[in-house]
Amino acid sequence: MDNINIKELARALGLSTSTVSRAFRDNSDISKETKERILSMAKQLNYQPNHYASNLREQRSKTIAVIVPELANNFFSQAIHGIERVAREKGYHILIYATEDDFAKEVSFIRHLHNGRADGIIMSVSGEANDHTYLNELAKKRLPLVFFDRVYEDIITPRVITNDYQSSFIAIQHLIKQGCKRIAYLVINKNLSIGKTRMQGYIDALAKFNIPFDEDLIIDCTQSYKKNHVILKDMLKKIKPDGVFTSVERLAFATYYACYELNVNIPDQLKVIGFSSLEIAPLLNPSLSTITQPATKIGIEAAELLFKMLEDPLSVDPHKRVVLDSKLVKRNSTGA
Amino acid sequence: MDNINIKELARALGLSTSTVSRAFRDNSDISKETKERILSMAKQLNYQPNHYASNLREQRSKTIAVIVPELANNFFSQAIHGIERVAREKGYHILIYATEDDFAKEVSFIRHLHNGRADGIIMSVSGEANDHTYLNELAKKRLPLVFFDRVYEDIITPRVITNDYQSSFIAIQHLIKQGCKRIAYLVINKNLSIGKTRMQGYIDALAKFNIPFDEDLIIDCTQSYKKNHVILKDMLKKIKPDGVFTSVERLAFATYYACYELNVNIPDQLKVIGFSSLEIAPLLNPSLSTITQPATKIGIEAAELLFKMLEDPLSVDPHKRVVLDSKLVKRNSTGA
DNA sequence: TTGTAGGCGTTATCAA
DNA sequence: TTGATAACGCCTACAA
Repeated sequence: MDNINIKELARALGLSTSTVSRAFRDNSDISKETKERILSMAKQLNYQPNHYASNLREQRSKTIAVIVPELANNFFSQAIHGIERVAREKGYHILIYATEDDFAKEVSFIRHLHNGRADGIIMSVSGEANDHTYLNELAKKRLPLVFFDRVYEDIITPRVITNDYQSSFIAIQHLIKQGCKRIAYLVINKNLSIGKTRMQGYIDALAKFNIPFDEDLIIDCTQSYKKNHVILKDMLKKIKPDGVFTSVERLAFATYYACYELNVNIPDQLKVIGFSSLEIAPLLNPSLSTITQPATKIGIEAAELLFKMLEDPLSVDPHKRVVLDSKLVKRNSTGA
Repeated sequence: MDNINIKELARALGLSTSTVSRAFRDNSDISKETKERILSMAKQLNYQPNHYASNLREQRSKTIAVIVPELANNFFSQAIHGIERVAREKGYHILIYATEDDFAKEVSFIRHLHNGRADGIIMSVSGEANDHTYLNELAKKRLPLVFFDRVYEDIITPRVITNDYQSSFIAIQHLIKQGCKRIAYLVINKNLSIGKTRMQGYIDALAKFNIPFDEDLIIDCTQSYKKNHVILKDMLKKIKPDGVFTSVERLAFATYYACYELNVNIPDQLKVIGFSSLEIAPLLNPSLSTITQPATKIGIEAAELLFKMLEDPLSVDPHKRVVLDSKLVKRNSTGA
């Protein structure tokens, strides 16, 4: 009764293992009668085909790996949710890996995946300022890879991103129209492509309104909550911006905390807007103006792209870029 | 160069597959010299042992499955984060399944896992009002199971929970001390054990202060955001409570939205407190008083319990209950 | 210390 | 339509 396998099932029915195996595959020839007999007995004994044996035999795992920088982040948990939905529909399972923004972990995860553990990978990257050639080995193993949101520009593989440049441009334009003249740009790592793209929108929007670009207003933050808190309080006191544009959600929260502590009024003294997928942005004090990315949609699109590659690798151009639109939502933090 | 296996690696080195295999296992006898030669060649050829072949041979997957009701929820993403950390340390991978509070999906996931796909399961359940005997089959397959947070009382298996009764009691006591006399209890499904336990704390706290229990103040909400919005607005208008205690995070948000719409001032006209793992509760308008569960810690404890069972099934009493303390954090929504 | 051989559970090929 | 058999890649007795 313990671990029933195809052999025992066959014996219980007085059939061979190959016949039993056929009952679970649609294409093979088998009489309806025996098939039903097998399936009913399988149900009765609660037989489940061993996944690892099938995988070994069929050389695929019906599993996709999802690698993200962090899990406790609305954007990524929503994206994973989207991926999970598509995967389940296709009968695939998903493995989750969180790099905690550690490039070494990313490399280690990817290396692990070379062993046939997953049939494909969906990843939002962590280590922009490094050598990414280790990813090229994946192609050799025919392990399809799809990037989403945070990508490596020097690796050619399909990707799902949002219109970061335009979104930033529009956000900054909004701040300027609300009267801001000294807008700080808060970024975790300004060398990351996603940070750069978003910064370019910032720069160009300033230019459009003839506001000079000031290097001091680019604030490079860290992974550490505590350090950021110091950096931001320092910024508020010394740089005295009248607007803040944050490239990631948690920097907006950090700005709020700093303002609370220094009694800086949002939006009167400082207007704040940021990229964020937070569903309760309207409940913040003040409600937070956001550039909202369609996180779940991004996950769904990335998964669908990956499945297309799995079905036919040639059907997807490696240069494929799916660009989804983010949405500017004006709320009280920008005095709207 | 494509998919290198142990055989090719052996040939490249002029060795047998068994010798090569030994190089990757610590215990076996092998000369240091050959071992190093093998490992360096393995690195050079980027050899990774095929996971499925090993699993098939060793009859275990070095993978644990995590089943949760939802992913887009701070509590669960933090818990998963904790599980992931422990699993990675142990060299395990984690498979994620989201039931979306659908009992049928839960059953289907569990059934899938009978096939050796995972060595153990960590689950927060979705289908209280159903037959749970399907879970008993897991024991037969020697698939250890650990519950966390949302559990089935009728299934005997180790669990990690929080002191829900006390937390509710203290929360209600806090509301009463802040002057509340008509406290509504918002619950998703009052028949769920977790809802019941939390409600008992509510009832007993009322009793302690000689406040009569009023059935009308128990508000049974739904999974649907829209329906809840209607229910809550209705409640505010008709039942007119002066305090609200929510058993899950999102009902607190829903209460805020309803109050905003009806211009009910929190905390002057209505005090609100709820179970929530939201890290930015201080940033809400008004800042939200919470009963904060140690989500990450819960995940870590659950994972450690599971690994103990994997190492020695007899070392863990099936009746084991790890009870962690939640923390009452008083903020402005209760006028503190 | 190293090699040989058999089997983990499944599926595909071939023969009956 | 069904059965025997080999193979997927790895690990481990056992033999050398």
